[in-house]
Amino acid sequence: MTNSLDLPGRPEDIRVVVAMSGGVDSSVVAGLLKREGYDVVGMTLQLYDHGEAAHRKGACCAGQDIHDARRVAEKLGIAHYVLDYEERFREAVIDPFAASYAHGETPVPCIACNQTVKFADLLETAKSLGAAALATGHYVRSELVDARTGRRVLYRPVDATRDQSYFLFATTQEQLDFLRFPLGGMEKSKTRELARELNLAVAEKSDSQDICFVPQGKYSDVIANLRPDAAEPGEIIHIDGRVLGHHEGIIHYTIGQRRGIGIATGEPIYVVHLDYQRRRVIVGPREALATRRMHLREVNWLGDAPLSEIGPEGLAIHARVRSARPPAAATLYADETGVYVDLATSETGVAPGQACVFYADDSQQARVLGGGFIARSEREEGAELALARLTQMAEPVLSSAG
RNA sequence: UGGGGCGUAGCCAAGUGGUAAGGCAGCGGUUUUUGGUACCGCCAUGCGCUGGUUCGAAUCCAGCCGCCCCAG
Repeated sequence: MTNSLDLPGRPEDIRVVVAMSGGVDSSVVAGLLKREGYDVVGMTLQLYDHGEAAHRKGACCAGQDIHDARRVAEKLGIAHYVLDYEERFREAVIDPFAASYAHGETPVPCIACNQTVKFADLLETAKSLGAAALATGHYVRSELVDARTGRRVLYRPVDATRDQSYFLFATTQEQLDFLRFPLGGMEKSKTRELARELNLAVAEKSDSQDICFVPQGKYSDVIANLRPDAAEPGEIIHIDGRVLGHHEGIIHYTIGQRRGIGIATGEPIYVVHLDYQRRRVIVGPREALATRRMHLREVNWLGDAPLSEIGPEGLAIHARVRSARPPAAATLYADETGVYVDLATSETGVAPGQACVFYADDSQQARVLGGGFIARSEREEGAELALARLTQMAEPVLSSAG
């Protein structure tokens, strides 16, 4: 006999930890599981200081949100703990975030947070409390495929508009087997409805967005404090070699960015590359951004057969290089040179540090096959050659290079 | 101080008598549980300056100022 969490036994005898951020989603998860009779323990992580960021709408894991989580737990009559993970969060998420930008990459802190603080540290804490599972409010779905081993498979959620699978690609098989995502089969509107039904004070609370630990979306301030070296000025160079101007630090730029460059050439120009060693921002036309092949690192594979069994012809998949876009046709290769993905149609704004997530097909509830972090994005031949020339030469040409 | 050309927003630029296009940049917003993109909106009561002609002038005329080119 199994229950809604695919666990043997009666809910009353099963302890489950719910990661409560103080938002609607995780609050409803706690409420639902409690209603089903589980021995629910709510846990809220305090991840950063109680300063400005804590009071703004859309934040989580600090100040008001912790207070909200506590009130929900009280309302539901469940045990609730607030864990001080500030130091761990800084070391595992914020510092690497700054380091990544300092190296000209564009990190996804939400993925790092899930990978480390939530699905490693919090998960261990849950286990040590005797929990049989850790439930979260993520919109992603997992299904038990082998009752004997407890092996689960990851899918996109029912509500495609809330799909968070992009941020969860790095979840290991072991973590996946212990995790539960009760909202994966639910529309967001249903979640809010349930929140009202459960009389939760957070029912109408706005969704979180932007980077939680960055106040006002000014992430460059945060990085500049941690990595002053990354806030040093440098040159803005056109991919054809011309020096067009100067910038106040590469941390203000990401590949594919158009606004904020401040240079009028008559045509729109985009950031096409960041040369952190020379502190150069290389810009060019939109065409120079077109990317077909991405070389990946730290690949997490969630498929059935091992990655190494993919033949030289590659594996047909669908891939995502950003969270809010439908997965696009692609081919996955894994050989002695590493793991790389070829997109059927080129994408722009593909930055190192971002994630490339694999899906089995393009259906709304496709299986998630894992993914990897983008180490390098290959451009069309002309742009590749121009970039190679620029990043190899000692000094840029001062006037027009044609 | 011979000849020619040009001066319109931060940049480029259309407009040669009828009441200031467009692009880029900038600003604001929408979208978005990463960054970015995309999309929408705003952005010259004024056309180097001063007069004049005209019902009406960025457009025509005069003078002045400033830049560029050619020639000396």
